[in-house]
Amino acid sequence: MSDFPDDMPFFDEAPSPRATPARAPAQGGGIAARAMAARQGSAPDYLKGLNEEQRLAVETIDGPVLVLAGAGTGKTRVLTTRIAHILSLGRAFPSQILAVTFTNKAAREMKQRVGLLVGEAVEGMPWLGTFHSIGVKMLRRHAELAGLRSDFTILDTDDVIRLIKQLIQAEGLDDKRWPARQFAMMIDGWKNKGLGPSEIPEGDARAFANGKGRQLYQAYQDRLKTLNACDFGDLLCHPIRIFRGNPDVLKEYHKRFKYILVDEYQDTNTAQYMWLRLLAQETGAPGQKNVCCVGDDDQSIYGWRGAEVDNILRFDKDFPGAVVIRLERNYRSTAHILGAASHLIAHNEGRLGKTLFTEKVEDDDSRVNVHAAWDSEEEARAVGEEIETAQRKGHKLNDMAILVRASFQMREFEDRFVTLGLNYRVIGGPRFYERQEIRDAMAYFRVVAQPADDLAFERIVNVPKRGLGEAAVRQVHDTARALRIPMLEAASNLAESDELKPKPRAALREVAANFERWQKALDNTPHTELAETILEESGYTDMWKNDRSAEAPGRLENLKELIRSMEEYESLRSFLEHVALVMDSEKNEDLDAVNIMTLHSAKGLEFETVFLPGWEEGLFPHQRSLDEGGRSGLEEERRLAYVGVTRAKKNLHIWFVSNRRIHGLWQSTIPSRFLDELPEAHVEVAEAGNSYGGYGGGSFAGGRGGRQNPYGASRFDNVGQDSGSFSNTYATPGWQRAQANRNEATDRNWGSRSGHAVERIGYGETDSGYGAGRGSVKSRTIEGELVAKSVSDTPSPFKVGDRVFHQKFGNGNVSVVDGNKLTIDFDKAGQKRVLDGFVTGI
DNA sequence: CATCCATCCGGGGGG
DNA sequence: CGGATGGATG
Repeated sequence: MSDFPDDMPFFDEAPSPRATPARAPAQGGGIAARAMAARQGSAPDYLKGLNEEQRLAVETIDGPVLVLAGAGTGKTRVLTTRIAHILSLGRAFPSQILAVTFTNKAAREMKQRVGLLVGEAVEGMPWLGTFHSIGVKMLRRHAELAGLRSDFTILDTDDVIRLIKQLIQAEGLDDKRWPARQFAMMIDGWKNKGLGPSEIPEGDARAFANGKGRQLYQAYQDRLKTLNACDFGDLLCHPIRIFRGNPDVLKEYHKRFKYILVDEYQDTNTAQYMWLRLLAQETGAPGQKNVCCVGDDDQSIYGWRGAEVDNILRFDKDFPGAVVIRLERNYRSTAHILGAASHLIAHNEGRLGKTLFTEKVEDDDSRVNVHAAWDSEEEARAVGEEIETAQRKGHKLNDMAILVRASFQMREFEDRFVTLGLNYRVIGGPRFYERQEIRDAMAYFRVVAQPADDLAFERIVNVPKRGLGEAAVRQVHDTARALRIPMLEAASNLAESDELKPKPRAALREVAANFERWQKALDNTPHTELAETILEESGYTDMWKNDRSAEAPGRLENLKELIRSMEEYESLRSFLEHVALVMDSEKNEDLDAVNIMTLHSAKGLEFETVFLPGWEEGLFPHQRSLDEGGRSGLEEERRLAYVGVTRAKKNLHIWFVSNRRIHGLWQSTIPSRFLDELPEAHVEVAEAGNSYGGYGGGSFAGGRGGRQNPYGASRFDNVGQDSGSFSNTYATPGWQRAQANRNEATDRNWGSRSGHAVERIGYGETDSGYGAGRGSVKSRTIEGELVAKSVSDTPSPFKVGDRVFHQKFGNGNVSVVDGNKLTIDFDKAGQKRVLDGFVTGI
């Protein structure tokens, strides 16, 4: 493995400026010309326009460097310019730079931007890609060292679950009691930590399948090997093991990569970290560690996926002598937005510490708007109105985004926008290649390209229906296992034997004959044509044509799209390779539409105007983050809030509602603690407008109950009483109504699962990192507040037939009592289910 | 093999 | 409450 076939020198000869014929320097066409300009003292133009810190980050190319790049500080620009700089100095060939990202999108963008800086030569950067695409590339080279052949297939999560299910059944275990999905997640978790079957903690091993966890994991790995397949985790774990067991192989890579760059370093998991450390031990020459990691600890939001913020926090210990460069000059947002973001994130403890600033301070910039709404419906209505108003003022819908914490929040906005006739797009829905029809089609192609791909075979052997029931498929399966041959071959054998009934036998014979024919056609038919033939002849397209469900036309359209996208690839095989790792649906930029997405998928994006709805305790921060993650869970939620706030360039609107329907029940909610953590100076509390008052503000204007907020003192508690210390915007009637409602909401929101009381943890303690004396959030104490009272063992004070009043729905009669859940026939609103705490007897 | 019903569960989702 | 899933049923 001493030579790398793709080692295509980017330059014709040695990478010295002299080697390339001189071009007109002013045109900025050639790298050589730029390099020459650099030598002559005047900075090459790609460095122009960088600020001091950015330039330092670009030019410090030797030795370990950590670039802490705050939101909107030009991170991608630094990365791409740094690559251009290395190339233009002639310090490395493009093929000697390892540049890793997390997503295909980021990789694509980086390729494109390097291309713009450097010329057409992006193809010369074979090692710019995602962790996984680079992992596959390495693994294909050394597959035999992992017990695989280099044409191994990559299984997606769906395949993995089906495979595990088979193994669980083969083990004689109850697959209901031990769900394959859950075990797949466990394996994923282990692989994120780089742990093989023999390395997993004893406790983990015992936790699943009556202590058979380890054995099952081992069986899974063995099965993958016989299938000549691997899962996503293996794409990194195998290379790690290969590097460790074969120092000569690792050495090849040490010699090869002169520079290593990593994007979004705060999102790396342990396996990625190990992989990186192995490679970064040496770059090019002994003792050289030219590794540059770029990231932002304040934007680490993937802990639940195995990311270790600790990796970035520890960088200078992993690489002694590392240069740490902070990018804090923000080019995206107004001073108000940055002020809000910085103040918010300062409440986190575990961070390296950065403060964003901007130089442009415009007088007419608006402050961050906080809005209260009665319920999520009104929230959607009001946001819709604001969007329409902005649109009338000439703003593009494309420049607006609604960023939600949980995807269920989207529906209400979609409904509203449909009624308004307002265009919207949802970003990050189900991914293209995860759709059923795409996976089915892919399974056909996989079997043709890789006859041993049993999982693919099993998936489509009876799709469309061919009368091959469970029994027939099992027989094929068993024969294949017994003879140690692929299922396709077994099917072909069985079709010739008389072990099956005539009907399945004929069906199998046809399937086997079809695949044989397609395989023969593989090398002498254009692959798109072959793909179409396969889908036609197999009856797959007909299946959807005959399906008169609403989705069928869309599915056919998707299949066409699949074939279209194949055209860009050389062969069926190269297409399959890419589709396993790449393939995402692209948004239609032509349409002017509001963007709706989760906060997670908003990372890296920016919009003129941003709406952040649902800032309520329990939803944001999400209760489960608090329950499972404690303090660090809360901090991750806060980082998520920070990500949301920093997406906005000019206008930011944060919303919270007083009532939200969770799991079908109306629950009263209280404003998110994150609202309290925003600095008053940059926030304005907006009057909620006419719709809010509609519920008779007078009805509870008198401060019902006057209950003390159990979560401790809040800025919101004192509105109207202590006007001196607060901006008078907090004294608006709408705010006070929200306030009154906030005090109403206490112990009965956000039920725990299965009716058990859940202790709220990770809240309060001290208000670390936040300047004392700011008063508003200082005095919280931990109280072990019970979030949810048990649902059914508290008898309800109401009985069937009682006449009651509900703040949202008005008067009604109780028709069913189920613990503290009431079904009420409201005079106006119809039948609803609500918790008894929200109604009063009349 | 298709359809119906019971049951479970509710968070973020790349490669 | 609503959807996704899986077993039972005609």
